Amino acid sequence: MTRRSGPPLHVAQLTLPDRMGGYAKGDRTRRVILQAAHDLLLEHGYAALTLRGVATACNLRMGNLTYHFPSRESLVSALFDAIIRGYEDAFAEIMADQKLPPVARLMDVCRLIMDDIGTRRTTRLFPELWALSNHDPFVADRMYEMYDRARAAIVSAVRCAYPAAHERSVDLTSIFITSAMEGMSIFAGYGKPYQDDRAEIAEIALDAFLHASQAHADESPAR
Amino acid sequence: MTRRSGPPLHVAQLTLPDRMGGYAKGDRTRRVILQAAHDLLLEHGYAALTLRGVATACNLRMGNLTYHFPSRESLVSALFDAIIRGYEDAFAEIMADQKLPPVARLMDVCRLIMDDIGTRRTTRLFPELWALSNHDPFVADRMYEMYDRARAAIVSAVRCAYPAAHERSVDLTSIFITSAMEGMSIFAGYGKPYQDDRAEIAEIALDAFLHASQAHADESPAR
Amino acid sequence: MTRRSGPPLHVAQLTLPDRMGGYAKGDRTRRVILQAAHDLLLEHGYAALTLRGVATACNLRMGNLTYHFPSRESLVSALFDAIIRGYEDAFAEIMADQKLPPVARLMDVCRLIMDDIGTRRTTRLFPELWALSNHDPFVADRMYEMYDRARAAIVSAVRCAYPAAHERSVDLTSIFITSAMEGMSIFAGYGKPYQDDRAEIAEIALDAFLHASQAHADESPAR
Amino acid sequence: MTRRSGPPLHVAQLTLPDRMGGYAKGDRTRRVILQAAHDLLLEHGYAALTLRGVATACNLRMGNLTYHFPSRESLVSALFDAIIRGYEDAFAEIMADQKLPPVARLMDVCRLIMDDIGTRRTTRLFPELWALSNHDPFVADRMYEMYDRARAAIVSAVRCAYPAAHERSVDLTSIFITSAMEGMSIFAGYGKPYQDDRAEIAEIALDAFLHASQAHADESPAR
DNA sequence: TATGAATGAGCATTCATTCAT
DNA sequence: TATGAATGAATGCTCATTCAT
Repeated sequence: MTRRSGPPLHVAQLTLPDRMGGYAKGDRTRRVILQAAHDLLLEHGYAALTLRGVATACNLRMGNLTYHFPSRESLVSALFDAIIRGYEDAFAEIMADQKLPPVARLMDVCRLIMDDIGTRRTTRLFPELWALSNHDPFVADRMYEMYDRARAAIVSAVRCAYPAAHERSVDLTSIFITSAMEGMSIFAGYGKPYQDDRAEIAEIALDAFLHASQAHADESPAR
Repeated sequence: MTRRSGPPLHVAQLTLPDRMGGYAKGDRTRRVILQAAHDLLLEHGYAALTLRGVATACNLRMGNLTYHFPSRESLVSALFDAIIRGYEDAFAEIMADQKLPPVARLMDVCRLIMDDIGTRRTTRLFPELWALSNHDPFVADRMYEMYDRARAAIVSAVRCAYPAAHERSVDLTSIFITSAMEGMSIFAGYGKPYQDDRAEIAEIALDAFLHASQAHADESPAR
Repeated sequence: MTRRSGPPLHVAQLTLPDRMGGYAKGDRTRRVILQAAHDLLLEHGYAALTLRGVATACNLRMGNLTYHFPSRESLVSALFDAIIRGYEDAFAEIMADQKLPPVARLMDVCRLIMDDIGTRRTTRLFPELWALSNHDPFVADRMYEMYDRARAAIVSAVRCAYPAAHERSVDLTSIFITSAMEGMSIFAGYGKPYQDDRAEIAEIALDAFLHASQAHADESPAR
Repeated sequence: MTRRSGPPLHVAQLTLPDRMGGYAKGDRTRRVILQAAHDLLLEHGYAALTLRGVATACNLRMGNLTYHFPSRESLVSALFDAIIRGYEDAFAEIMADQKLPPVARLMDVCRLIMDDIGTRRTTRLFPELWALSNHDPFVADRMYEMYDRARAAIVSAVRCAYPAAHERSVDLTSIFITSAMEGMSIFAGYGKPYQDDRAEIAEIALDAFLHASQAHADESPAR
């Protein structure tokens, strides 16, 4: 039995906005800076994401860094934008592949996500986002926007599989499924206590997700 | 239909270690300091947890603060200890109540936890712990120790309900259940987009948890 | 050939003023404090001579320390007083021994001093005094008072040996001799590059000192 | 009778390492900072050598100061390096002047040194170095390195004057001579009790030094 | 574009001191 | 006598930012 059929979530690279007419050198420098910031965030957390640290990491002088990103905030928001856009792009790719039957598609999407959760990058990055989103509305907005898009794949698959289900039920079920998967990164993510059991836990989760999806399949419009 | 039967998780207060022979005044001051630090962490995140901020918040001079906590680290670790101890104590209390049949007990425990997750305190506190635990082994150790104790209640209930289940299956299922609940705080926690749907999502989750618990109930010792 | 005939300079112990009617316990505590301060000064220098350090070193609370010495200055000045008094007492002892012929006595005194200079205590203590005396007139006064008393032994011996010498000549010669000996602690003191050659260097010095003492022995009152 | 024939020891200025490619403005600022640190050390001792004090003294903001010297240690070590290098350069200059007969050269070098010892700068600076070198191996290393170079001039002159003397004898004699001169700064240095008699004491010392140098002039290779 | 220089705010920490108990 | 508690000043340092070159 093949675990998954689709392509992997590919979010390893930072996605930068195309800057029409931009100068090649400056763009490259900006990319280098964002990558260094990204690595720093991953490795040592948001608190260690200082301009100095970034400058040192990519062997640039601070003056130059502030030339490209006039303020810390501009760098951070560019970074988060690039990160989140990367995940969004990855999900957009998945959505396109609709050849599979709905249930298989649901399982496929969830497997993709849970695989990604085992990734060093995702395991490290998202808790930072969650923590920040608690205090920074801007981060929160952007993050939930991304989650909505990611969840769209799940909602779509569930709706296709069980057309009779209430919209609200499907929505809440998709929240449950998404929550459950995201929560896994805490215990079975990269370097976490149950990282070696991630595949097995994922199968338990998948089974529970299918059960939850079916639960309201034929429900009457009561409530 | 009553949702829950047991007492609520009571973790609102900071639990301080008994300090034999300690003077009352100093103890009170230390409590005030920790509470202020706690509130600051909740309100503005770990980055805002500065000694100055704490001192200002509780109207104490910094000199006095460093008298009671000689270093920032000592304050932070005392704070985290108090926080985590609080949760541990709360779970210890739940464990004691074993009058209910196992399945009801499992549901009860999960409902308690999911209720707690809707709490401002828990919603704000845990993402900080998750983020920190990615970079600070000390926080990680303490946090997973706490999760192990919390999970013990779930493991125990599942095992009682389905004695034939493999130990490993039960363990992984409890990880799934715990992950799923923790993940809920991101989407349905206090102030989160689906906070008003938390109860409903919790019921979906509960159903899925029971399904997952039963799944391996009668498994043969294969594998 | 015996190097020296007299008793060694005995300045190892801190000499405290007798406190008539003082309470035994408090005196003991004061002694302990001063000893700790003394050791700290020796080991880590004047900059490390903090009340905190002293309190820690003798396992006392700071409150108690400031009870006995209300200010840092009072502790420091008590310490320096005890130290300097110790050296003065030691020299007073030497002076008493006047059975030897003057030249031998001069050599004896110088040998005693140069031996003492090889001591860890003296090697470490005096540079601190010299440095402090540059900026602290109080230390300077007390230190030169001590040096005057110490030099008295040399002056007396030289005068006995060469009664015809001018007072001024003898005085300046004694300054030269004292300077030369004190300077030895920098190069041949305890732990210094030439510490193992101290005895030999001392003999060279002694020879030079005798030469210097004789030089103006029969001078005419010119000048 | 001329006391000395050579040029004076010229160590009044701080010698900074050439910084290739350095910008002029930064170099000037660094020089100003070091000079202020130097003056502060002279005037109030090592304990008063604080970054704030230096910043205030040269009317710079502390931020700028830590831009040029990222840590206190870097400033202090740069300062000591400049100081010691200054003395080394001064001695290197003296060494070059070898037109005089050896004995005159020895006297000349010693006079230069003893003149320098009467200087405010040297009188104040060296006791600080002696005290620090007792607790700071780095300062000790650098200081004795300097003394070795300074002593080389004396050793060379003595050896030229008395070629038959043992190497070791010459070495120890030079240590005695150096010690004696250095010790003079305590009693006859700038602002010291016998500062007005420094020239006379220096003559006494010179006479003794010549005597000491001759003492082992014709020794047989015994030992 | 990129670097050097300068600034000001904020940080944790150390310290001597004062006071109540 | 001795300890606990509290205060205020000072220290070294990090940081984001601004500006001149």
